[in-house]
Amino acid sequence: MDESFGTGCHLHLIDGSAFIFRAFHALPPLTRKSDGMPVGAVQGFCNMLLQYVGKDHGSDAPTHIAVIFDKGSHTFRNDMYDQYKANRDEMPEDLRPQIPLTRRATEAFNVACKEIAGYEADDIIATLAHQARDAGGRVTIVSSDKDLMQLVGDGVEMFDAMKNRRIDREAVEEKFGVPPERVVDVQALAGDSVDNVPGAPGIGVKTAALLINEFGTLEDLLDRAEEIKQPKRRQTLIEKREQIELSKRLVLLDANTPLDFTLDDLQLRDPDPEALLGFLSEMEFRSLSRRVAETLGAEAPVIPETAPEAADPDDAPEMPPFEEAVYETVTDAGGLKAWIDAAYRRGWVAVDTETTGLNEMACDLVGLSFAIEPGHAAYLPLAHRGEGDGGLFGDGDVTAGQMGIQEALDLLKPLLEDPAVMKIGQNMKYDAKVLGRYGIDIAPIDDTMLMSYAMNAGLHGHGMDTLSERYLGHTPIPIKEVIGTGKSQITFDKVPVDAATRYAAEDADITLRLWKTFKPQLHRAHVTRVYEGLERPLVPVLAAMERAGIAVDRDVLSRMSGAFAQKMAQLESEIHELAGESFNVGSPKQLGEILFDKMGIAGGKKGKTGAYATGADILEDLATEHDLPARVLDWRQVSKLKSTYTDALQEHINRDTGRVHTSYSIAGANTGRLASNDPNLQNIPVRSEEGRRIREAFVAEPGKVLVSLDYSQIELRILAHMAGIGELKQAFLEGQDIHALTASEMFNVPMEEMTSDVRRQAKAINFGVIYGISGFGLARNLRIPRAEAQGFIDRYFERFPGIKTYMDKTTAFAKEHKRVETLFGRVIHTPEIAAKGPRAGFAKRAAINAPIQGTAADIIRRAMIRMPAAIEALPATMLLQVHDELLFEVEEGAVDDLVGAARTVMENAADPVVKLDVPLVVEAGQGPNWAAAH
DNA sequence: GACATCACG
DNA sequence: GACGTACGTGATGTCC
Repeated sequence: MDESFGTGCHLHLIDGSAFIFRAFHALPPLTRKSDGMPVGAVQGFCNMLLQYVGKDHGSDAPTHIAVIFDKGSHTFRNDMYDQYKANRDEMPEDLRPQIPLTRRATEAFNVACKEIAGYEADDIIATLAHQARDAGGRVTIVSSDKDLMQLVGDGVEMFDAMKNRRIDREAVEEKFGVPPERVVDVQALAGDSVDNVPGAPGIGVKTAALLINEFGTLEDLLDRAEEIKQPKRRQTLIEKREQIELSKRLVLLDANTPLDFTLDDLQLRDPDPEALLGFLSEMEFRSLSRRVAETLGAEAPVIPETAPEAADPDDAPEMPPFEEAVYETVTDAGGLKAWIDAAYRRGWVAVDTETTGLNEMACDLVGLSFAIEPGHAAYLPLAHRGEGDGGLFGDGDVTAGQMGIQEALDLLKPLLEDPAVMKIGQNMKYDAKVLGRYGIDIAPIDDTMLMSYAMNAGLHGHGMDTLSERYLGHTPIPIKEVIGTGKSQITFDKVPVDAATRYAAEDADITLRLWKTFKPQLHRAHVTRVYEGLERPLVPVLAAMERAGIAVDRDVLSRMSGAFAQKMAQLESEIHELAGESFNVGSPKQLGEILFDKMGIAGGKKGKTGAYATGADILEDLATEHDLPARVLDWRQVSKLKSTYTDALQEHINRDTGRVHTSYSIAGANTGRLASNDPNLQNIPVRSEEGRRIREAFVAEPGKVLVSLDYSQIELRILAHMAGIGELKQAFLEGQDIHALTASEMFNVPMEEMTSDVRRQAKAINFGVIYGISGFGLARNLRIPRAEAQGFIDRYFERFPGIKTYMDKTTAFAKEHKRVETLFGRVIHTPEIAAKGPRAGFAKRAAINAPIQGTAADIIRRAMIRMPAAIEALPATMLLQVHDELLFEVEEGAVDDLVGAARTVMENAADPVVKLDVPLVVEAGQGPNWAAAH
């Protein structure tokens, strides 16, 4: 048995990562009964390994075996091509905890388990296969990955364990149309959208095989490309030579991976029955344990039956009433360790952080609460203080009976970062940011707020109080009752520990109960993909952006504030002079009375509250005849810029970082858009020259620049795709001016004779369509008679009948299902669609707009989620999102690399889930400040 | 706290 | 035939 590897030996190489990924998607989801831990893929993996235990494979019997895993995501291929595998979606959260379990399973079966940092499993497999073949042995690669097919031949075969099918030379030839030796040549030409290997555009596997068979090898083909008869193909191969050669280097496996073991280390060994059966019973695999016990001649372990799942899946999970809940206060390391151990055993824990304030960037951690079972939760106070007003005499001392904050966090960090334990929270971005400032990178996470958002957007809010009342029938203790309100409000660290425990532990308890309620509903609502692909993975990305913040030049803002104050005072005195009396220009009520009563200007219209309307559109109409409204418009603009921007932004500069940190609400906008608050950095002025100067105060650090990338016309492109408008799609494919084209089609004006005014009108119509156009709205926007506007709309629908069809289909769908969906499956509920009266009009237009706006929101979310991996190696940081724009701060020398990488991610963000008929185009700008970058 | 106004996509 | 109306947000100031 201890001879070294050679003739007569048979090595089985199992592609572990690929197997578990396929098993996860192919097998029905299975969870461990006792605690709900997902284990379906682990079971499939163990079933596969079982064949290697004590069985006689005859002449095919393996003598050596190893399971090969990927290690880390960055490999030498990323150094060659930064976009390699950049399109990969995040690993599903239910698969993540199964990866370490798979490694443990391999060890339990006493099978060698190998991985090498910087190399893919495929490279290790290639290296071992070559070594085994050269030593005269046989090799079976357990995988169906086409990237491994280049290794087949000369005693190397593949085996598709899911389909129970051998893959030999003939099977490879059948798939690729060339023998295994030439597979890389075909792959280099055809490219691969999954791994993001570019290949030659327009050439697929069929054409590639044809070319390789004609010319012999890829190198001969490229050298003799001039001989290709088809002109387009010839041109592609000549022009894209470098890209094709890069593709070949990407797909070619490295058979010289440095290994820290030899083939002899992979000899097949019998498992230790105790270790293997112990693992299987821990996983609660009953039939598998029986079969293994039988094979090994051991006693089958007894796995206790736990309570079966509720018979009716619609039944709410059983939970004890809140009145019977038990909330503990954890005061020492022993108590905390008990909770940590319980969390490990369970595989999940609900967590909530309590802090001194709502600003995650400028507050201190006061305590943490935990829940593992409904009705049983704990609060861990860490920084509660005694009396002391926090003012002149400073804060009181930290009171006795609390663990040291550092000691507690040191104990908690491994748990909060353990990939096998799910951390459950309500608005986890908050907790992640706070804990991040204390050096804890909490993962993996589930978020009940985001679960509700994925299922219930449009129906109600997603705050904890709303959800608790709605889904648990329980009103949580109001925070006001704990910290008070108004002037006498205290910070949470001044709250007595017993009151804090009741409040904080209840929050964790509620969060856990909500999770138990929502988790099984996600699947039934068909939003698991949305939740796992578009909501949850955004949490760490946004947390990082918010923590990064953006530098704002206080002096620039301060100078502008001063100038604005002067201008306001000047305008104010002019206005008072014109009015003949002094009044508050900022009061629409007083202004209306001056304009329409005192001065007797015609056109005063009172709104529903009985006050005159004095909005900008009305004042603009008056401004043609009168000076006063014109001055008021100027005053309002300056006043807005000063109070909302130049004054307020200075208040938001963080003391510690010197930067401004916004906070994004993920579940704020019903359509899937983000919203920015405290401060809102998504509405910094840009449309007026005067306002745009405020963007000059948003600056890059010395040595760096700001880079802005924004999607061009993304909503119109989505409309062209969704409504299937051939002319519009064609125009986008050809890169034409879409508003000019619309104008040309509608008004029969040739493109060469287009005037800016006609184009402007067409642009307004295009936007109107996205908003659920109405004659009234368009008339008001263009300031034309309503009949004329209606005429435009009629002509538009005549010219693009597909748009009308799309709008009718969307409203019909909304009426039938009380919801609409984006291309990525995001659900937006439209309960108002059934309303009568004016509200029906609102609901209808919202229903038309939501799939378009929402799809655009989904696309940029996907780009943001993929961005960190794509720019990992660059000295660049993603700072802000403004709906169709991403703003980065990057070292001067790396601008081109960043633009290239970020643009690729953004333009391909819909792939591979949605294949758009129109290209997504991203425009880039850069400069020392945001005004220059935009 | 409601309302009007106005900044953005 | 009348009703009312562009879609989605957040911050500020006034006024009750």
